Amino acid sequence: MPQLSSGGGDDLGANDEMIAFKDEGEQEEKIQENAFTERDLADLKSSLVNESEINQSPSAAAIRRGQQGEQRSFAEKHREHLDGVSKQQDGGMYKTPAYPGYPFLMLPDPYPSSVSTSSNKVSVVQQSHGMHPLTSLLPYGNDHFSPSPPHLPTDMSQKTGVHRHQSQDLSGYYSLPPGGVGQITPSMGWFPHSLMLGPSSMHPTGIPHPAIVPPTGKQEHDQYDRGMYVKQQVEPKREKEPKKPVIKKPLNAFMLYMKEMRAKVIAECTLKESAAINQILGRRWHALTREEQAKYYELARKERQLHMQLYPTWSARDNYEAGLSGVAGEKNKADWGKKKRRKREKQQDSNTDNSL
DNA sequence: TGGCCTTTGAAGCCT
DNA sequence: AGGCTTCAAAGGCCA
Repeated sequence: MPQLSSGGGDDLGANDEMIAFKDEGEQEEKIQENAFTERDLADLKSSLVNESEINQSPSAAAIRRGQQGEQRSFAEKHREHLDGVSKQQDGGMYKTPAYPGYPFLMLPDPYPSSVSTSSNKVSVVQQSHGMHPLTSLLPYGNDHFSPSPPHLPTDMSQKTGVHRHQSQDLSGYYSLPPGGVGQITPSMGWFPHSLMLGPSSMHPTGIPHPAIVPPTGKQEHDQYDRGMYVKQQVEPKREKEPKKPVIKKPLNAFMLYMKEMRAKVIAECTLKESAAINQILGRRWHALTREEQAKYYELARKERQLHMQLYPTWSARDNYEAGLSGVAGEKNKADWGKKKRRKREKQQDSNTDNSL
């Protein structure tokens, strides 16, 4: 989001991303669907089935792209709208937070089933995930969830190199004031183990953070449990070059939402394929109210801020050209080149499909 | 075994 | 500046 990275506007821009869904006729049907119904799931399932059938035709990809195009244009509208509204809302939300005490107070809230589902299935799945994704931010002190932490200027993150330092405030971020932890209700089955882990789970900075990823290529389910952001690269085969830990990108609002809701969707529809799940989650994301989405935008903003404080020198670029999880090296660069080429080719193919 | 799929959003790259 | 590309998570599927 431009406003997120354009000096000073960031944080506020995040919540400004909320959509006036009612402007979108398509969205109307979704508005009241906070509790995603089985009907929707069935619908999605059938649509997925249809899609798979369609996929057998050459135009399948084009159709899918068309659907994506719809969503893209919606997102763009969304952004446009928000650009217009942002100045209005700028700060307004924080001055009068829609969810005071958030995220702690929001926890019991919109997705109770995601937290305390009685279904065995759900609990198993959630255990596999380890914890509630939003817990990644739990290490924040409560004040850090206040709309505009007095000690943490919201524009701080925007001025890289100016304010991006590990200040003493960080201790405030990660220390666990008894009161703060105490406010976390026992109902939080996803309570972060990282908060209870010893230093072994700490990031080299001594600060646990959820964006640190484990060594395996695919992220382990309990990565957030470990409170680790850094991929440690301990593959035995490749011990020639001591790889520096890979710092993953902070999760955006939608990713945070996905992490939270995935288990619920899986439990509801018994689908397991992430591609299908993500389609559902994409729809549900659009069906969320502004307030609900705002939570995740705010969380994402906090994530980014925290990430920047933890890794002042990190850039998304680190994981960009390296291609393979940020591991630098000629081979990986070559792989990245191939990958890039493949994608371009694929897109060209799709373009030709469309033109036919 | 590793890439693909699929989603949205953030950020970097490129023109 | 604006458009395009990559990456972030996830796990089944397929070559």
